[in-house]
Amino acid sequence: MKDSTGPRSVSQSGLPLLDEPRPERADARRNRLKVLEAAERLFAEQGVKNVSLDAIAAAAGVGKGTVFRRFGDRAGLAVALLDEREVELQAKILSGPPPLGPGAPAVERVTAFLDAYLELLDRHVELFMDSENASDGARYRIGSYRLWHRHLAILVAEARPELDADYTAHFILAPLAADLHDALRSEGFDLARMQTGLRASVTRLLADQLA
Amino acid sequence: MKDSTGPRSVSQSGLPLLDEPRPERADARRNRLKVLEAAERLFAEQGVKNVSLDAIAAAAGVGKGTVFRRFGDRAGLAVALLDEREVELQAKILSGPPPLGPGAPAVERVTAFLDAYLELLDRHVELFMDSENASDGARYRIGSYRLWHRHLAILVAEARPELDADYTAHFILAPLAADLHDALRSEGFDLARMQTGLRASVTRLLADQLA
DNA sequence: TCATGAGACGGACTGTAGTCCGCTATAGAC
DNA sequence: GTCTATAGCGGACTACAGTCCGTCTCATGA
Repeated sequence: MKDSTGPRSVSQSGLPLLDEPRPERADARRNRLKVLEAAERLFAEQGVKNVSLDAIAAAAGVGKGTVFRRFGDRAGLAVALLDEREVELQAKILSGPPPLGPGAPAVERVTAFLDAYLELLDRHVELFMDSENASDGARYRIGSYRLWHRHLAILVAEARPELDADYTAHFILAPLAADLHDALRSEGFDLARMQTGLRASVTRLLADQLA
Repeated sequence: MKDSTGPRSVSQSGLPLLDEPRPERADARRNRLKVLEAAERLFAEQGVKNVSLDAIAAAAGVGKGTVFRRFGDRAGLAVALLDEREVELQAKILSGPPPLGPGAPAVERVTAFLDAYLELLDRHVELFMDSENASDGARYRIGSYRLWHRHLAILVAEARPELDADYTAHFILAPLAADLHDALRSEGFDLARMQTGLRASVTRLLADQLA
């Protein structure tokens, strides 16, 4: 496991917040890594929703309070575990090759993002569910959501300036909710069908030409 | 309060399931109404999320077990309280005047539904959040969600047969998640802006002519 | 090396959702 | 009216998330 999540943890955006007031203390770092490792292991062994934070604390050999101070709540821990993968996608968007990265037409960048995100989501649904559902509205407060939102809002404004870009970005993110993905899977939808359906809808929404 | 939710409760669709095996027992009915009344009162007085089921059971003068057997879980209780209002909307859709009811072009029926739903949602966000968030995927299992989905799927198939109607109906319902509505409100969006934004997007998605 | 205080530690504690099961009330048969 | 099978009742119980605060550790500077 990479040591991705910095001190005081909240840098979920992958953008390093400069001037962190104080470097992370050695014991804090040690414990953070122990917890992350224990969580990853237990989640893999028993399934995310079957593992309590008590169990993780015990397996990590730290107190419960430590887990909570570090990660805030269940969602925070899930976010920390997802961080590494999300940061990768964020990097590709910000400076990777088109169509995900800059250079391609807006509509193509949007659909490339949606494809990639759905794939990520599909691989880690359980973790995403934890990260989005823990407390009310958790999903929309997470740093990465804000980042995806900003990215989409810019592209929407470019492709269809007559739309309310800010709202429309939320609109496009809505079908990426982990809950929905999970429900659709258990209704028999597979990843490819969701990708196709989403691409078709969003293309109609943003493209110049109608199908 | 109307005595809307029948015995064994699960008829959230408003469509009376015929041949209920046995009529509701008198004590059961008495308690069901007591719980519903207590819940409505406490929710109004203290806000939905500040009221525990313990408190409701106590206020209703019944045991906790009674509340749970009747309603299953927190979501079930919320659904029961919403049922009455949702049934109204369902009736208007099934047999009311156009554009909500039959007779109007598909696209207009869809946007009329979205407008009406958003208004309902806006009036009862807290209750909707409870009903959608309690257990994983609760939202998608509720009878009314299935009804809205079926309704939209039919209209989508009519307006844009080349789309995957089943998926697209889920896509259109996604931005109606109570969580999102709440998050947008606390970000400063008002109901009108959401209605306008949603109408614009869905119209583009389904209409023949581009804007 | 040691003193010191900021900050981390950990586990007991609280509050809530949801389960379980021995007991009770009810409805229907006679 | 009485009997009885059945559905419903209720509260003690479990498990988990999240809080609190007295104690201990580390980093720093003298």
